[in-house]
Amino acid sequence: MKPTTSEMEILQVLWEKKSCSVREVHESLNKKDVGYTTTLKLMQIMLEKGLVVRDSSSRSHIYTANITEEQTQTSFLDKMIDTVYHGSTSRLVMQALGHSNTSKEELAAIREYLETLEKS
Amino acid sequence: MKPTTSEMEILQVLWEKKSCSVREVHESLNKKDVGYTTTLKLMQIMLEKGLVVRDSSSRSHIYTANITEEQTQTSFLDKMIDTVYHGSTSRLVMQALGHSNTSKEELAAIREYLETLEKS
DNA sequence: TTGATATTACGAAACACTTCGTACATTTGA
DNA sequence: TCAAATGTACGAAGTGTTTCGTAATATCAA
Repeated sequence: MKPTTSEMEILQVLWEKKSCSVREVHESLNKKDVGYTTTLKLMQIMLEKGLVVRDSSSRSHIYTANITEEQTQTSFLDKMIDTVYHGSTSRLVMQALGHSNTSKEELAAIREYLETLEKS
Repeated sequence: MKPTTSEMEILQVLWEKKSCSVREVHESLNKKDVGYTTTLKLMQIMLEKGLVVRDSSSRSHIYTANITEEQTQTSFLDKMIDTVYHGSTSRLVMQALGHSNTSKEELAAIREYLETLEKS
Protein backbone atom coordinates (compact mmCIF):
# COMPACT_ATOMS: atom_id res chain seq x y z
CA MET A 1 0.00 0.00 0.00
CA LYS A 2 1.62 3.20 -1.20
CA PRO A 3 -0.01 6.49 -0.21
CA THR A 4 -0.01 9.23 -2.83
CA THR A 5 1.65 12.60 -2.24
CA SER A 6 -1.57 14.23 -1.05
CA GLU A 7 -2.32 11.28 1.17
CA MET A 8 1.14 11.53 2.71
CA GLU A 9 0.53 15.15 3.60
CA ILE A 10 -2.65 14.21 5.40
CA LEU A 11 -0.99 11.27 7.13
CA GLN A 12 1.78 13.56 8.41
CA VAL A 13 -0.83 15.64 10.17
CA LEU A 14 -2.56 12.59 11.63
CA TRP A 15 0.73 11.12 12.83
CA GLU A 16 1.61 14.35 14.53
CA LYS A 17 -1.76 15.11 16.09
CA LYS A 18 -2.90 11.56 16.69
CA SER A 19 -6.58 12.18 15.95
CA CYS A 20 -8.17 14.95 13.92
CA SER A 21 -11.33 16.16 12.32
CA VAL A 22 -11.22 16.91 8.63
CA ARG A 23 -11.33 20.59 9.50
CA GLU A 24 -8.22 20.32 11.67
CA VAL A 25 -6.33 18.48 8.99
CA HIS A 26 -7.39 20.95 6.37
CA GLU A 27 -6.25 23.87 8.45
CA SER A 28 -2.95 22.28 9.37
CA LEU A 29 -2.21 21.82 5.70
CA ASN A 30 -3.30 25.34 4.94
CA LYS A 31 -3.01 25.06 1.24
CA LYS A 32 -4.19 28.33 -0.04
CA ASP A 33 -5.64 27.09 -3.26
CA VAL A 34 -7.39 23.93 -2.17
CA GLY A 35 -10.95 23.78 -0.86
CA TYR A 36 -12.22 22.05 2.23
CA THR A 37 -14.22 19.45 0.32
CA THR A 38 -11.07 18.36 -1.44
CA THR A 39 -9.45 17.42 1.84
CA LEU A 40 -12.69 15.76 2.92
CA LYS A 41 -12.90 13.72 -0.25
CA LEU A 42 -9.29 12.64 0.02
CA MET A 43 -9.82 11.45 3.56
CA GLN A 44 -12.97 9.58 2.58
CA ILE A 45 -11.00 7.78 -0.10
CA MET A 46 -8.23 7.05 2.39
CA LEU A 47 -10.87 5.50 4.60
CA GLU A 48 -11.97 3.21 1.76
CA LYS A 49 -8.35 2.25 1.20
CA GLY A 50 -7.86 1.51 4.86
CA LEU A 51 -5.15 4.12 5.33
CA VAL A 52 -7.18 5.76 8.08
CA VAL A 53 -10.00 4.84 10.42
CA ARG A 54 -12.61 7.16 11.86
CA ASP A 55 -14.95 7.61 14.74
CA SER A 56 -18.23 8.80 13.32
CA SER A 57 -20.21 8.86 16.52
CA SER A 58 -20.25 12.64 16.63
CA ARG A 59 -21.24 14.82 13.76
CA SER A 60 -17.72 15.86 12.94
CA HIS A 61 -15.91 12.59 12.32
CA ILE A 62 -12.56 12.02 13.96
CA TYR A 63 -9.89 10.39 11.83
CA THR A 64 -6.81 8.43 12.89
CA ALA A 65 -4.00 6.98 10.79
CA ASN A 66 -4.25 3.24 10.33
CA ILE A 67 -0.64 2.69 9.34
CA THR A 68 2.41 3.77 11.29
CA GLU A 69 4.84 6.36 10.07
CA GLU A 70 7.78 4.00 10.35
CA GLN A 71 5.95 1.31 8.41
CA THR A 72 5.29 3.80 5.67
CA GLN A 73 8.82 5.15 5.63
CA THR A 74 10.44 1.76 5.24
CA SER A 75 7.96 0.80 2.57
CA PHE A 76 8.88 3.89 0.55
CA LEU A 77 12.52 3.26 1.27
CA ASP A 78 12.42 -0.34 0.09
CA LYS A 79 10.69 0.64 -3.10
CA MET A 80 13.18 3.41 -3.72
CA ILE A 81 16.24 1.22 -3.13
CA ASP A 82 14.74 -1.25 -5.54
CA THR A 83 13.65 0.98 -8.39
CA VAL A 84 16.16 3.81 -8.17
CA TYR A 85 19.28 2.25 -6.63
CA HIS A 86 19.28 -1.27 -8.10
CA GLY A 87 19.06 -2.64 -4.59
CA SER A 88 22.24 -0.95 -3.37
CA THR A 89 21.53 0.45 0.06
CA SER A 90 25.07 1.70 0.51
CA ARG A 91 24.89 3.80 -2.61
CA LEU A 92 21.74 5.44 -1.31
CA VAL A 93 23.31 6.06 2.08
CA MET A 94 26.43 7.61 0.64
CA GLN A 95 24.46 9.87 -1.65
CA ALA A 96 22.18 10.90 1.17
CA LEU A 97 25.12 11.76 3.40
CA GLY A 98 26.99 13.59 0.69
CA HIS A 99 24.12 15.63 -0.59
CA SER A 100 22.59 17.15 2.48
CA ASN A 101 24.51 19.06 5.07
CA THR A 102 24.02 16.83 8.04
CA SER A 103 25.17 18.23 11.37
CA LYS A 104 28.24 16.94 13.19
CA GLU A 105 26.03 15.51 15.90
CA GLU A 106 23.95 13.57 13.45
CA LEU A 107 27.03 12.27 11.69
CA ALA A 108 28.44 11.09 14.99
CA ALA A 109 25.18 9.37 15.88
CA ILE A 110 25.15 7.60 12.54
CA ARG A 111 28.78 6.52 12.97
CA GLU A 112 28.07 5.05 16.36
CA TYR A 113 25.11 3.18 15.01
CA LEU A 114 27.28 1.96 12.19
CA GLU A 115 29.90 0.67 14.60
CA THR A 116 27.33 -1.37 16.51
CA LEU A 117 26.14 -2.81 13.22
CA GLU A 118 29.69 -3.72 12.24
CA LYS A 119 30.25 -5.57 15.51
CA SER A 120 27.22 -7.81 15.08
CA MET B 1 11.39 16.57 -13.26
CA LYS B 2 10.28 13.29 -11.78
CA PRO B 3 10.11 10.27 -14.08
CA THR B 4 7.24 7.86 -13.51
CA THR B 5 7.79 4.21 -12.64
CA SER B 6 7.55 3.09 -16.26
CA GLU B 7 9.83 5.86 -17.35
CA MET B 8 12.38 4.83 -14.74
CA GLU B 9 12.42 1.29 -16.10
CA ILE B 10 13.15 2.61 -19.56
CA LEU B 11 15.80 5.00 -18.27
CA GLN B 12 17.55 2.14 -16.47
CA VAL B 13 17.98 0.38 -19.80
CA LEU B 14 19.23 3.52 -21.51
CA TRP B 15 21.71 4.23 -18.73
CA GLU B 16 23.06 0.74 -18.97
CA LYS B 17 23.23 0.46 -22.74
CA LYS B 18 23.96 4.08 -23.55
CA SER B 19 21.91 4.19 -26.77
CA CYS B 20 19.06 1.99 -27.85
CA SER B 21 16.30 1.54 -30.35
CA VAL B 22 12.79 1.18 -28.99
CA ARG B 23 12.96 -2.50 -29.91
CA GLU B 24 16.09 -3.02 -27.79
CA VAL B 25 14.55 -1.28 -24.83
CA HIS B 26 11.36 -3.24 -25.19
CA GLU B 27 13.21 -6.52 -25.28
CA SER B 28 15.42 -5.65 -22.35
CA LEU B 29 12.37 -4.95 -20.28
CA ASN B 30 10.69 -8.11 -21.49
CA LYS B 31 7.43 -7.49 -19.83
CA LYS B 32 5.29 -10.36 -20.89
CA ASP B 33 2.01 -8.54 -20.89
CA VAL B 34 2.92 -5.25 -22.50
CA GLY B 35 2.96 -4.61 -26.22
CA TYR B 36 5.68 -3.00 -28.28
CA THR B 37 3.66 0.10 -29.09
CA THR B 38 3.29 0.79 -25.40
CA THR B 39 7.04 1.08 -24.98
CA LEU B 40 7.19 3.16 -28.14
CA LYS B 41 4.52 5.54 -26.91
CA LEU B 42 6.17 5.92 -23.52
CA MET B 43 9.47 6.78 -25.15
CA GLN B 44 7.79 9.30 -27.43
CA ILE B 45 6.26 10.96 -24.41
CA MET B 46 9.64 10.92 -22.67
CA LEU B 47 11.03 12.70 -25.70
CA GLU B 48 8.41 15.41 -25.38
CA LYS B 49 9.28 15.76 -21.70
CA GLY B 50 12.95 16.05 -22.49
CA LEU B 51 13.88 12.94 -20.52
CA VAL B 52 15.48 11.40 -23.60
CA VAL B 53 16.83 12.57 -26.93
CA ARG B 54 16.91 10.62 -30.16
CA ASP B 55 18.70 10.32 -33.42
CA SER B 56 16.06 9.89 -36.10
CA SER B 57 18.36 9.89 -39.07
CA SER B 58 17.84 6.19 -39.64
CA ARG B 59 14.48 4.51 -39.79
CA SER B 60 14.76 2.93 -36.41
CA HIS B 61 15.32 5.87 -34.08
CA ILE B 62 18.08 5.65 -31.52
CA TYR B 63 17.27 6.98 -28.07
CA THR B 64 19.62 8.23 -25.36
CA ALA B 65 18.88 9.36 -21.81
CA ASN B 66 18.98 13.11 -21.40
CA ILE B 67 19.38 13.10 -17.62
CA THR B 68 22.05 11.29 -15.67
CA GLU B 69 21.31 8.47 -13.29
CA GLU B 70 22.93 10.28 -10.38
CA GLN B 71 20.93 13.43 -11.08
CA THR B 72 17.77 11.38 -11.01
CA GLN B 73 18.71 9.49 -7.88
CA THR B 74 19.43 12.60 -5.87
CA SER B 75 16.26 14.24 -7.11
CA PHE B 76 14.22 11.27 -5.87
CA LEU B 77 16.22 11.24 -2.68
CA ASP B 78 15.66 14.92 -1.96
CA LYS B 79 11.95 14.58 -2.53
CA MET B 80 11.78 11.54 -0.31
CA ILE B 81 13.70 13.16 2.56
CA ASP B 82 11.35 16.07 2.28
CA THR B 83 7.98 14.36 2.04
CA VAL B 84 8.60 11.16 3.99
CA TYR B 85 11.33 12.04 6.50
CA HIS B 86 10.50 15.66 7.39
CA GLY B 87 13.89 16.68 6.07
CA SER B 88 15.82 14.39 8.41
CA THR B 89 18.55 12.75 6.39
CA SER B 90 19.99 10.94 9.37
CA ARG B 91 16.70 9.22 10.08
CA LEU B 92 16.57 7.96 6.53
CA VAL B 93 20.15 6.76 6.70
CA MET B 94 19.64 4.90 9.95
CA GLN B 95 16.50 3.23 8.70
CA ALA B 96 18.20 2.26 5.47
CA LEU B 97 21.13 0.73 7.32
CA GLY B 98 18.97 -1.04 9.83
CA HIS B 99 16.51 -2.49 7.41
CA SER B 100 18.64 -4.08 4.75
CA ASN B 101 21.43 -6.48 5.43
CA THR B 102 24.38 -4.55 4.15
CA SER B 103 27.65 -6.43 3.91
CA LYS B 104 30.58 -5.81 6.27
CA GLU B 105 32.59 -4.38 3.39
CA GLU B 106 29.88 -1.90 2.51
CA LEU B 107 29.46 -0.89 6.13
CA ALA B 108 33.19 -0.28 6.39
CA ALA B 109 33.17 1.80 3.24
CA ILE B 110 30.32 3.88 4.56
CA ARG B 111 32.09 4.38 7.90
CA GLU B 112 35.24 5.57 6.17
CA TYR B 113 33.26 8.00 4.09
CA LEU B 114 31.54 9.16 7.24
CA GLU B 115 34.85 9.81 8.94
CA THR B 116 36.07 11.97 6.10
CA LEU B 117 32.82 13.91 6.30
CA GLU B 118 33.24 14.40 10.02
CA LYS B 119 36.72 15.79 9.57
CA SER B 120 35.68 18.45 7.09
C1' DT C 1 -38.16 29.27 15.46
C1' DT C 2 -35.58 30.13 11.68
C1' DG C 3 -31.82 31.64 9.09
C1' DA C 4 -26.76 31.26 8.95
C1' DT C 5 -23.06 28.12 9.42
C1' DA C 6 -20.74 23.67 9.42
C1' DT C 7 -20.48 18.93 8.06
C1' DT C 8 -20.86 14.84 5.22
C1' DA C 9 -21.83 12.45 0.83
C1' DC C 10 -21.35 12.08 -3.77
C1' DG C 11 -21.09 12.84 -8.73
C1' DA C 12 -18.32 14.69 -12.13
C1' DA C 13 -14.67 17.24 -14.35
C1' DA C 14 -9.74 17.78 -15.27
C1' DC C 15 -5.51 15.82 -15.55
C1' DA C 16 -1.76 12.29 -15.84
C1' DC C 17 -0.25 7.54 -16.78
C1' DT C 18 -0.47 3.26 -19.13
C1' DT C 19 -2.16 0.60 -22.56
C1' DC C 20 -3.47 -0.72 -27.15
C1' DG C 21 -5.37 -0.62 -32.00
C1' DT C 22 -4.84 1.12 -36.35
C1' DA C 23 -2.97 3.74 -40.07
C1' DC C 24 0.80 4.65 -42.67
C1' DA C 25 5.71 4.30 -44.32
C1' DT C 26 9.93 1.73 -45.04
C1' DT C 27 12.68 -2.29 -45.53
C1' DT C 28 13.48 -7.01 -46.72
C1' DG C 29 13.49 -11.32 -48.98
C1' DA C 30 11.37 -14.88 -51.81
C1' DT D 1 8.11 -7.11 -57.76
C1' DC D 2 5.25 -7.38 -54.00
C1' DA D 3 3.81 -9.45 -49.80
C1' DA D 4 5.45 -9.87 -45.10
C1' DA D 5 7.76 -7.82 -41.50
C1' DT D 6 9.26 -3.81 -39.03
C1' DG D 7 9.00 0.85 -37.65
C1' DT D 8 6.68 5.41 -36.34
C1' DA D 9 2.64 8.29 -35.31
C1' DC D 10 -1.38 9.05 -33.08
C1' DG D 11 -6.02 8.77 -31.23
C1' DA D 12 -8.54 6.80 -27.69
C1' DA D 13 -9.84 3.91 -23.86
C1' DG D 14 -9.19 2.57 -18.98
C1' DT D 15 -7.59 3.71 -14.59
C1' DG D 16 -6.12 6.55 -10.69
C1' DT D 17 -5.55 11.17 -8.48
C1' DT D 18 -7.00 15.65 -7.37
C1' DT D 19 -10.26 19.03 -7.60
C1' DC D 20 -14.72 21.13 -6.87
C1' DG D 21 -19.90 22.01 -6.86
C1' DT D 22 -24.09 20.83 -4.99
C1' DA D 23 -27.38 18.48 -2.16
C1' DA D 24 -28.74 16.81 2.16
C1' DT D 25 -28.36 17.17 7.04
C1' DA D 26 -27.14 18.85 11.56
C1' DT D 27 -25.86 22.63 14.80
C1' DC D 28 -26.02 27.14 16.60
C1' DA D 29 -27.39 31.72 17.69
C1' DA D 30 -30.36 35.65 17.55
